[in-house]
Amino acid sequence: MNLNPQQIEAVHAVEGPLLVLAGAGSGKTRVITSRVVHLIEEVSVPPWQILAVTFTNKAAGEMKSRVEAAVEPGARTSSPLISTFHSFCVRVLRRNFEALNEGYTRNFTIYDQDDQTRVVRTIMKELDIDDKSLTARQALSSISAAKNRGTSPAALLNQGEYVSDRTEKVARIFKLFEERLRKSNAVDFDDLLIKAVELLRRVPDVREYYHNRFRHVMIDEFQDTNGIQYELVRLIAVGSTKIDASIDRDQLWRERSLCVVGDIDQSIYSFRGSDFNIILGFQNDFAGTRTIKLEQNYRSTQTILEAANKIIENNRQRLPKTLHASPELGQGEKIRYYQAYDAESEAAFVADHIAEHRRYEPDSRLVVLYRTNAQSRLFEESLRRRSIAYNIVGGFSFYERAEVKDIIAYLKLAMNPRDDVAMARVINSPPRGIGKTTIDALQNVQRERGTSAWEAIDSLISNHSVGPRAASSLVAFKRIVEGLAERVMHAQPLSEVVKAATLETGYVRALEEEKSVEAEGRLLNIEELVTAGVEAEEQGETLQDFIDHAALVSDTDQYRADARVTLMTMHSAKGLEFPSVFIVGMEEGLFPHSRAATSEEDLEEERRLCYVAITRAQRHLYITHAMQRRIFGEESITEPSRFLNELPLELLENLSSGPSWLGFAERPETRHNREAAAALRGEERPPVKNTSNYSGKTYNSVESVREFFNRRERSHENREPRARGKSERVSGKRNETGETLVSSSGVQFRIGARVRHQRYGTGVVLRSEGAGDDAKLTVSFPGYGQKKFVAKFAALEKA
DNA sequence: TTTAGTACACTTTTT
DNA sequence: GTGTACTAAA
Repeated sequence: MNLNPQQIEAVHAVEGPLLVLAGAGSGKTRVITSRVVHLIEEVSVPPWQILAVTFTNKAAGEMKSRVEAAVEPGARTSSPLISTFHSFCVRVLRRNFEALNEGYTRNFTIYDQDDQTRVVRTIMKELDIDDKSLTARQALSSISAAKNRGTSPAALLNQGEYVSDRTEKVARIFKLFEERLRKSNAVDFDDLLIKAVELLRRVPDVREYYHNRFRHVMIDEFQDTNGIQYELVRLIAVGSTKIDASIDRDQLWRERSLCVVGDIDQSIYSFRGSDFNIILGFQNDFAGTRTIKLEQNYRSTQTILEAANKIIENNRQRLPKTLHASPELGQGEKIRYYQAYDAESEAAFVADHIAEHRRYEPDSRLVVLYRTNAQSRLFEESLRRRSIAYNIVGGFSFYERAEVKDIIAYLKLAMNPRDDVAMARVINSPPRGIGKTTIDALQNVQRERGTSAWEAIDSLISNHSVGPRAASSLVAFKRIVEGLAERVMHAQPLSEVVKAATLETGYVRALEEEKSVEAEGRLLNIEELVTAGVEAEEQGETLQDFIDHAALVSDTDQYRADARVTLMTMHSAKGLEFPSVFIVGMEEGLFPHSRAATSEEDLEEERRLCYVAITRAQRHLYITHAMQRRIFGEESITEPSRFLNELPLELLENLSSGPSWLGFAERPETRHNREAAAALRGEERPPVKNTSNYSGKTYNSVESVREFFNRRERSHENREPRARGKSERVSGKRNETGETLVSSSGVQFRIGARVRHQRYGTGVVLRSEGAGDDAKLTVSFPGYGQKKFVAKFAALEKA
């Protein structure tokens, strides 16, 4: 492992606070792992004193295996704790939750977003708040934001003199939400952090234990921390939330370190409460911080880095930083740009080029990056059509499947019968004759007595408030759960309990009786869950570990490093690198996303996301967009993303087969070209159905794409000097290629020419009407759409 | 009580 | 285009 001087400095700084500003591809993970190894082998720090925190299980897993591979077996007396913030907090709470005296026990359940939404939905129904004005998800995100700010429901109503109707509703829901969770002995993702911090803050014994144990703390992706996480870090590293003069710094930092690593330009989770001001303030918070910048990039070609640097320069909120390329990687190829007619042909283009790459480099890894998960479908289809295997990250994961969640819910109930969400989930699945009437009755009792649903069952039966059939069903249900709980009590192996949850509940039997294809699939998933249980048992996990794992796995954990072709969102791609990257859907409204384009801050976050996406690429980068795509099943015309305007033209190679935002590609007329050009001019589009690109040898079958390439290569060579000379001596109405020429303020433009406007930036001339003084120009500007100008008066310049 | 069919609302990104 | 929520019928 060869490290550069800055990296070595970061590895060797083993006392005191250390801030590493690590640009994309600067060997950040290598520095952290080397640091851990260095601490253990050179400084003789016992591994158990080391804590490394990441944001994703994926990153934690990667770091674990790298450290394991690097540490000499002799030095491995114990293991460093390498964990995500969330699983670290679960660990803390499972040990000490009772010490907080809030009525929670260490058998608490973790509610994922789906569970939380269910709770909020039932609350809203009870409060008679309709979900038109305020959806459950919206309410939930407001609640989450309030929680992370440390705002209570009451405080929410006391902010200033004016409280909006919406806030008032949220506060009411929030209050009940907290009560419900506590009653259910359940915490959500936010609570995991909040409760852990409270525990450390309020219980000195617990705080001291962690402070004394972890003498060397490292935090990865520090730009993504939120206030609560930062507080947790300080409680562990400093043993206090306040860092003031009363602390003897020399004493504190003796044989102790806190190393945070991050990159403001890669902060893409502020929507979730992360705040890059924390990393900006770190040096102030910790006097004597040593700061190291890693700006040497080892990943990408010059071209790719230039593009990334140019994009991110448009952000105001950042620390100036420029990534330097490694000379040995060279200038590299240009970024390939393609404007597709519609989303289907975009997907076809991507799949064709993936096939092309694989022909020459069968083992090379490729990735398709999109802004929203909904975009994945078309790429899946186009790849499947070409029999190209792919791995998809995101969408619903294994643990989100209904049948898997059902079985887990039984297990959760066995551990924590107060878990109302789990109860509601499985009380009648498989169907056992407990219907709406019974459940309503149950909820009434619950509300009257303020108990959990589990306790309400007993009173319901003794009250004879339900019919005999329902009563016996309820008793049977209770037996099942108690049976599972007993197995846990008698320390039966984890795999046995999981098996019992699939069989004794009647779940498997019900599916088998169904005899449908769908049920078959579900049975397979359940089988897989049982297998997962057996594997977990072999790893020495407890049932609780197994359930926690199911709650804390994320979509990104589906990423398989050995997959040749991967589809995922740009967010999931953070921290990864690929020889070839396709960034797709570069359209206004999609990327930047319409819901993120409201404020300058949001827009800058989108730009950082763009930066993250570009910097994933090692050698080949493709950027595509479509002129029209279906949104909500509705066909709509799109505009090129404003980010395209921020890419230097000389870094791009245009592969588009018609007039594009980049200008005309020199290509013989084809049906597809004509249609594309017509669509771009705003003429009535041809019936979309008939543009089927998939049958026979059409323009985008693999063969003709290669043909297309060959032709392009040839025409490319002798084009550029001629084209330049041509536009210089524009005079007639038409030039040789048949493009119309129009003039504006004495300057002349051809259709497809790039022009600059003071207000709208760079755009492309789409069409012209009239002649002489009355001539009008229509220009498409990324980010603003089509604008019409009277040519004579328009302040347009050649771009 | 269950199920099948239809209307509908919905899409950012995630631990 | 897709998954979910509500209504009507068995």
